[in-house]
Amino acid sequence: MFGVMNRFLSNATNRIDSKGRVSVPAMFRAVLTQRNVQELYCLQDLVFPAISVGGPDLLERYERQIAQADPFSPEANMMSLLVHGGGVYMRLDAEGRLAVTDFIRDFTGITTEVTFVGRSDHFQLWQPQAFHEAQVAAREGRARLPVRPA
Amino acid sequence: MFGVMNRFLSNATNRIDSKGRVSVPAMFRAVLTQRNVQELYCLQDLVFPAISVGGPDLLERYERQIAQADPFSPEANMMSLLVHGGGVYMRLDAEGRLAVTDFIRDFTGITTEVTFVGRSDHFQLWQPQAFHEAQVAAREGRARLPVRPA
DNA sequence: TGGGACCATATGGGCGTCAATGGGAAGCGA
DNA sequence: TCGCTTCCCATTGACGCCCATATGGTCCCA
Repeated sequence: MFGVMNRFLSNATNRIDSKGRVSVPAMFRAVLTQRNVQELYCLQDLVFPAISVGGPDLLERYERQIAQADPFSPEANMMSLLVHGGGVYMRLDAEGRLAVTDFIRDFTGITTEVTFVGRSDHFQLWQPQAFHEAQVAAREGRARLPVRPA
Repeated sequence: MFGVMNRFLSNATNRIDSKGRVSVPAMFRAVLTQRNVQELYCLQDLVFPAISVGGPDLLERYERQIAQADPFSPEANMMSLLVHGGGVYMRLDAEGRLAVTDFIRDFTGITTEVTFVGRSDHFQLWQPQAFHEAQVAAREGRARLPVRPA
């Protein structure tokens, strides 16, 4: 219906309750519904201390990337280790919440709050302060990146 | 209809009400209507303490830059973190107002008033005093400082 | 040319809906 | 039985939707 709303965008911080649950932002849940995603796949980000969450397409995208690389290269080996060995399936409850497991806490440093960060075709779970610092660093570092004219 | 009305020009300062809303200047709303923009995309300016607001084309311009990089590279990852994770969707209410969220307040320093600044293909939200100072600085020729080397 | 009707914008606030959150109770496996 | 998960329902606070008022300017007409 809306051409742009079908992607994961923006960020929001929600609290973890006493049972270790946290609500996925309604906007993100709407994207999941629209894409008919029912089972979520989680894996560690390759750069940041964040957990990437998406549908089966997220896994497939990483697998294609692995397949493109030399299968005996250290890079492909490490990616496979992270993607296949570090990946976890996850479901949302009836209210659209997910359980914050130790797998997530250990890798991200999340304790009481989760920042949900849109990444277009998937979203990520961050420790709020870590996200803020990564944003500042990315903004300052951008000047050194190769800028290509439009 | 009018050739001049199809871009964002000039600036205006409006008050934030008790519910945290502020009217987008009618002239800017007219441009949005003419461009058939219904959902707004907001992003932190890369140089100034201002929030850039535009239609989907504003987002797509940044995404084209990301698409040119290796999708699994740290550079693309950081760009996506800024553009997808740092951007937010926003809608105007029936009276043409937008909600000034903490996301906007924290980055701009806006408290009680918002200065809307036209930037041709998009417009920006500024803290009035900060905008005034940036204008003075620009007149004194210091506007060249933020320009990044090619 | 001055007064007043008229209009568009900006602003204020009521109210219903929904998302986020909290917690009880039932089901299940160890 | 005990701990953990799943299902269900209650609360509340924010936001969207609606209507009312203020304010300043323009246009018309006497």
